[in-house]
Amino acid sequence: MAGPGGPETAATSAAGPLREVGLKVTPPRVRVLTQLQQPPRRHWSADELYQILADEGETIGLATIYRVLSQLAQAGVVRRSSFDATGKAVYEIDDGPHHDHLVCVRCGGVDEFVDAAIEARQQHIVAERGFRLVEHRLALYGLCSACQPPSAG
Amino acid sequence: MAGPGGPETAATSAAGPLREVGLKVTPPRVRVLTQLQQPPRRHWSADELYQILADEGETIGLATIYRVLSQLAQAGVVRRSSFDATGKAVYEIDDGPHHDHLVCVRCGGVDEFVDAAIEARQQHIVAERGFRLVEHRLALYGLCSACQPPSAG
DNA sequence: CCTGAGATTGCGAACGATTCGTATTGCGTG
DNA sequence: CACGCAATACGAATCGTTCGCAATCTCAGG
Repeated sequence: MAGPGGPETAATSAAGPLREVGLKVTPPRVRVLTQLQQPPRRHWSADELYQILADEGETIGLATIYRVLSQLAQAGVVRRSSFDATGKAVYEIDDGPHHDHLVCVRCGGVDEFVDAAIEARQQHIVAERGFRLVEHRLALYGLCSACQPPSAG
Repeated sequence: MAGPGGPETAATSAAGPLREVGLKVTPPRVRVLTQLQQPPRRHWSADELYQILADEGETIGLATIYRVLSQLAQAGVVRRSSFDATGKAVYEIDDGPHHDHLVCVRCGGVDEFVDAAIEARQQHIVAERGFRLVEHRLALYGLCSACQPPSAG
């Protein structure tokens, strides 16, 4: 059931998506994508990926990471966001439905949510103005439950 | 009705808000704020402000513009946004109620809207998760009515 | 399996936006 | 009107990201 010819490894599960979007299967692309697929799924900055992949022994250029992420984003395999606080962009695997973000301004943690009502209102708003929606970006910034000051008496 | 003591000029209308938030009334601050108040109210990048204010004859440093904008943002007088496409931040006067943005990905135009239903859903979402909302940022990206291709027939 | 053409990589330099450091200048008080 | 501290202008520095180019690799074809 794992497909013809052999077992499915982390690397081959990265090769599939690459071929599907018409990108050659090269080591940097496989390594970046594999890292992004690795649970727990989270947001990675280019620099974090650079650090962690460099530690694996094989060399990889930071510029290459940016190039690969850019191509994957273009192909719809990953999603790029920029939670403004740090000034750096972060990337995550983009499968499943669209979701928005909840960012803790203190610990930097990022949570996700999906809200049909908000999506619907957005459609309504753009329709009202003859706007054609391409994408949207909603981020809620605040303090996550762990970072809130204990309730004062 | 213009207040005691004299006529209200563009400059004095900038001085008021500055004093109110505890900032000294200095030429750079007055000039930046005056420019932002000037109709038509729009979004300005630090660089645009630098260009336009430099043309007025008086010198002004770009670093000063950044500092002033930063202080005004901190004080709640202006609002900073970063419609990711260009990578540069833009600023606008922040009076009146909160609003979100509608950005045209083709012409770069920015429109604004307020939607009570979306704000309410956001409150609901954060409440559900024990999150304390500090601010939010919602931008809808697409094609404005002027930039849409004529409907193919 | 070997070969060639064109895509891809790694490296360091270049880039643009923003911030920092510092001597100088200006605002606002007494 | 004089003084003290804050604010300014200027250029250098920083940070994330992109560019230019020679070397390397992927994959189609034989």
